[in-house]
Order: sequence, then structure tokens, then C-alpha cells
Amino acid sequence: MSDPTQTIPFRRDIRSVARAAGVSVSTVSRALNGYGDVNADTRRRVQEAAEELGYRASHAASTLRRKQSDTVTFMVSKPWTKFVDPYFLGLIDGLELALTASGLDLQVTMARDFDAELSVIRRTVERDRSDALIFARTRPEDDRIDWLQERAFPFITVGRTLKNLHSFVDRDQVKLGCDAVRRLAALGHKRIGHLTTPLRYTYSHLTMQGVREGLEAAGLPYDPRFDVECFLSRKTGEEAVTELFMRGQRPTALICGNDLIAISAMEGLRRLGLRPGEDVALIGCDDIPIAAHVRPALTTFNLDLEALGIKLGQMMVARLGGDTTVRQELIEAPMIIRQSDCPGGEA
Amino acid sequence: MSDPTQTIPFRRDIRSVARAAGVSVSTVSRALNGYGDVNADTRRRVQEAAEELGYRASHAASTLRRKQSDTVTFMVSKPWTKFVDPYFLGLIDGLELALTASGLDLQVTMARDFDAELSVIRRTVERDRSDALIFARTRPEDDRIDWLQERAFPFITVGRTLKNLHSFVDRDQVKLGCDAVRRLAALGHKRIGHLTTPLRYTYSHLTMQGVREGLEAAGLPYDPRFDVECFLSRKTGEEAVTELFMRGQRPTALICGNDLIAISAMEGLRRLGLRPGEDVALIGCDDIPIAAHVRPALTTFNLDLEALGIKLGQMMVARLGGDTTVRQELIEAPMIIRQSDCPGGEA
DNA sequence: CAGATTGTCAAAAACGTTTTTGATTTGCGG
DNA sequence: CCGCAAATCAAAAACGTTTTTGACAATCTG
Repeated sequence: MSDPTQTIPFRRDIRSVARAAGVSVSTVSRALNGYGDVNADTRRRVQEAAEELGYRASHAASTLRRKQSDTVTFMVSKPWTKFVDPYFLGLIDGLELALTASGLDLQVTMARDFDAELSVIRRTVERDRSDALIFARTRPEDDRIDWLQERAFPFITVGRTLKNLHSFVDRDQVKLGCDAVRRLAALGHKRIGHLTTPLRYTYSHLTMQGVREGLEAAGLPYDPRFDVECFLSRKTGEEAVTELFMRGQRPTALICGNDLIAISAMEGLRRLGLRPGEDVALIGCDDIPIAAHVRPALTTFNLDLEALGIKLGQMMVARLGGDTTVRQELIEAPMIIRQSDCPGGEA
Repeated sequence: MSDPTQTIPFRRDIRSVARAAGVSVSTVSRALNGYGDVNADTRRRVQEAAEELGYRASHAASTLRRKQSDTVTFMVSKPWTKFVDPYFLGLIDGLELALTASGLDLQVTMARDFDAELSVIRRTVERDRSDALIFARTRPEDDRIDWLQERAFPFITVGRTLKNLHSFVDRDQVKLGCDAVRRLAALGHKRIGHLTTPLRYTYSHLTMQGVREGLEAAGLPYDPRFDVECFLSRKTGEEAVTELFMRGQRPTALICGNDLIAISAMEGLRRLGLRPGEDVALIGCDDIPIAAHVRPALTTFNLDLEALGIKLGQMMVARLGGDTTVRQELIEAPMIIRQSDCPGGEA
């Protein structure tokens, strides 16, 4: 049994405030929402009464009447809930900062699995729970985006699609892949493996594109047999490395789609009797906190996710403010050079 | 400019459905909400019409009328948004599973800093956005809980307080601390350091209590000089180790409040010329994904957070179903023995 | 067969806001 | 001193549901 020492059972609706302040209901509303035609003295009286009673407008009633909830929904998909993905948290941090600065609430909902994604979106949109949507993990062709565009519902994605025209923020994955190759090529590597993140996501394709461009720029041939797709849930970097070497490819360097793949790949290399960072160079991606602490310390790409989130939030504020121009923002990811990318490349 | 091929501008309110089905508004509501007094045939017709139109009841209107939102809010505090904390994600995963199974929506909001916590709670409660609250990182005396109890607003915490009587789920931290000491004592260690998580949280105190109980059970003296508080944002395990050894204490084993502290402490040991897992034993806590991959692989405590989340969700369902009995559930955390807890203890 | 009961539905009253409309006062120029 | 504009506010009409009330049949009971 809950046993509160002193409950507060008072009715805290707008009528009580009106009574307490000795004005009409409509005046209370105008006073609290900062409208013009209310006397400064009256406004003060109303504000005091509201404060006194601990009154705040019911969100449901306000939303119903105004037809907007001042709420933005961020949908997070399954892989992020299962694996610890730094992406998610830093991004939301910045996003929340930008949104609350403009009086918007951020609300996060989960999509348990692939199919749930669309149904979460439908629940949110059809029930009018939110003014706009944000989600990531975009795919080359993404039916979530088709659905939203059919209904002209505001949304911004983190990541691109290859089919639709829409606003997004994204990391410059192409440049990232290119930079990784350039770095390794400069260190003398000629056979560069690529352990990619799942290819169902657009960003994996863009990284691959960057890798290919980098190879071309370095005058190296592209051989698809040096690519292995890593599914975080099933095939770790360790297994990918094993597969790569079993296949007969013997890369002297590995570009890894993320840091967990890279760290796990180090394990795989050791199992094959190779020393990561000495016999085989590695470059990761994301710079998760542990990346600096593993041995050899991981060379990787950082990304200021909070900044990305802030930019995302500002774009959303503009969009909800009525600006419907499509904005597509790319962020550069600087390389953090540590120890895992060693020279190499003897035949 | 967004350029949807085919927008759907139709009004999708309950009136349209009523018109389409040739019945009254009230019948539509009763039919869709599964009430008894509606003919099976009529109900089918209504459901078809609703399906056809893509109708769902506006959440705001429904909430306003029913005075409940069928929504539970999980408030996540700053440290979780800044540091990658596996706690958060797995827990929410299970929680969401249990809640949606009962038709409740989970919604996550962020509290940017210490002060924001109460104001987030106030926004949620006073504006009636949610039927109940969940939050973690409880402190020995927690004014969030005072505030909620004053208002008799439903909530469940993850973690305990030392002052109030309320429902919670928690890990059995005392047993955990005790187990860690027992393990190390059995391995021959006599001088055991404790790098605790921040003491403003209750669970740190409970772990310390467990450690003390374990020492006593093992016949070892408790010396507070072997405790160092680690603030994740400022003092990593590395610095804590340095401080501990500089102080002149030379523990042969370290119990670390979480795995990041432990991994960072390994670094500190190496810097002092000591080999973690050989010269000094370490036990971490939480079993984050990387714990198995560092060298030496970290001995730590696992916790089935998804199970904890499910339990939490079920408690919440019961609470919102009208059951107001206080429930306090403790989960045991099994030790995962790897390599970092070596024998030791020679004087 | 009268009266009571049931089954099915429509009408209308909420829920707590915001916004429109219009009424009353006040200030002001002529 | 009179009409006109500006300032201030109250009344009332929404917003889209759910739930209560009650009306009308059809069915049963005695």
C-alpha cells in the first residue's frame, strides 16, 4: 500500500485557475500562452494563480484542440536495442538539446523487429501522437519512407536511401571509405579486406563505394572477394576473418565497418597466428569508448554524434516551423590514428 | 520540396467511419473497442469501414476522454546518455516487450542533467502525458520519489532508496559484492581494493555493504583506504588505481564497480608495471560485450537485463491494473569467470 | 396477450483546452 | 461632446473521442 504523507488531490484544470485569478477561462489561456491582448497586470495575476495551483495545460486537451503535439518521435530499431551502439545515445543527446531549446519534446519508441518498424510508424502517425518522425538505419529502398511520403507526414532520416528524395543527415561514408583506403595504401598495403556492416543498410553500400573509389585513386584493383559482410548478430569479425583467410585471400589490411567488428577481427587474426597491428593492419569505425583501450589501440573514425544530433534537431525545428525545403546534410568523420594501422604490404 | 506521388488527404475521424458504416458514432466506438452491446454483423461492418479508411482513434482525444493514456514513461538520466551503458538498452528491451503485450506504450524521455530530472517528471505528470513513470539511478534519498509519492503518482524504480517505501526491481548488489570477495578470498587474496561506482547512487552503497559482509565472512579486516570512488566522467579506473597505489595501499585484487572501470584499471596497472590477471586480480561488473574480448578476459557479473525489464513491465501492468501493493524484486547476478581473477595473496 | 426483459443502437453530454467572435470599456481626434 | 479606434476580456464553439442515457424493437414470461 502506498502511504503518502500528504497527497494533493486538487483539481488542476484551467477553470480552477480562472476562478482563482478572477478572470475567464479564455483569458487564462491567452495569458499563459503569451498572447498579446491581455493586460500586464491580469497576466501576472493569472501566472501567480497557475503557479500557486501547480497548473499546466493538459497535453491531451491541448493537442486535441491545436492539432499538434509539439512532440517529435525518434524510432529506434532492433539492432540498437540489442547491441550497445554508441550511435544511438550521443545522437539522441544532441537531438534532445536542439528540440527542447525550441519547446519541442523528444520521445523515443522502440521497434522490436523488422516488421514492427512500419507498425510503430503507423501507430504514431495514424493516432496523431507526434508531429514528426526521425529514424535511422535507412535502407537503399525503404518502405517506411514510401509510406510517410504518401501521407505527407514530416520526417527526417539519419542516413540515406537510394530511391526517394527526402531530408536527411548522414556521415560522409564515401569519403570515409576512401580515406581508409588512402591511409592504408600510403602505408604500403596492396591487399585490403573490407569487413562491411550489413548490406541491407545504405551506409554499408556507400562505404563500399568509397572503398572502391579509394582503391581506384590508389591505382589498386578492386576484388570483391576481399569483401565480407558481417551480421552483428551472427557473424562477428572473428568469423569473417577466418572465412576470408580460408577462402585463400590473404589481406595485409582490414577496413572494418565498425569497431566491434574490428576488435572481434583482432581476435580472429590472433587465432590464425597473426599479430593485429603488426602483421595485419586494421581500421575500425565509430570510435567507441573501448577502441582506445584495446591492444593494439584501434585506429578508427570518430564522429561528433552530438553535433549531428543538434543539426538534426535544428532541421526538424525548421521543418515544423513550416520550411518544407529538402535538406541533406553530410558530416565528415575525422580519422583517429592509433596503433592498429601498421605499415605493410610486402608481397 | 516534398513531392509525394499520391497524398491521402482524407479526414479519418470517427464520424467518417460512422458515415461509411451507416451507424452512429457511438456504435463505432463501442464496436472498435470491443464492447458487448453491438451486433456481430454491425461490428464487422464497422471494422471493415475503419480498415478501409485507415482509421485509428486519435490518441489525444481518447486520452482526454478516458483520463488515461495507456503510456508508461521511462526517464533516462544523463550518465546513460553520455556513456554507453548496456544497462539501459537491454532493460528497455524487456520492458517494452512486457508492456506492449498488455497494450501499453513505452515512451522514453531524457533528463539532460541532475536538475532536469525533476522537471522532466513534472512535465510528464502535471501535463498528464503518462500513466506511470519508471526511472533508475536511485539515490539513498531521492527527492523524485518524495515528489511522486506526495502526488500519489504511480511509479516503479530500478534500484532502491534507503528512505522511502516503494516498488522497485533491483539486482542483489549485496550478494554480488559478497560473492566477489568470497571468490577472491578463496583464491588467496587478502588485500582487496574496491573501485566503486559513484556513491550518490544507492547501488554503490549496497555493493560496499556486500563487500564488507564478504570480508567479514572471510575473516579479513575491512580497511576503508582500499575503497576508491570512480566518477565515470572524471576519474577512470586507471586514475583510481594510480591513486590507490600512490596512497601506499597495494591490493592484490580489485573489485570494480563496472566493466569500464575494470578495463580502465587494467591500463592503470600496466602503467605501474603490474600485469592484470597475473600480479593483480580483477573482477568487473555488468559483463558488457567487450568484457570477453579484452586481455585478460574479464571475470565479471552478468545480469539478465531483459528478464529484469520483463519483470518490471509485468509489475507495471499489475500496478496500472489497480494492484497497489508494494512489490520489491531482487534479481541475482551470476558470476562469469574468465581470466582476470587470478590466484594471489602472498604477503 | 400484457408486461417485463433483453438486444441493439442513436443522441447527447462530457473531457480540458484553444481560438474565434463579439461585447464592453477606454482613449482620442475632431 | 460624439463617433471611432484600440485595448481588454468573456462567452461560446470547436477538437475527436468515450460513456451515459434512453429509445425502440424483438423476445420472453406468466
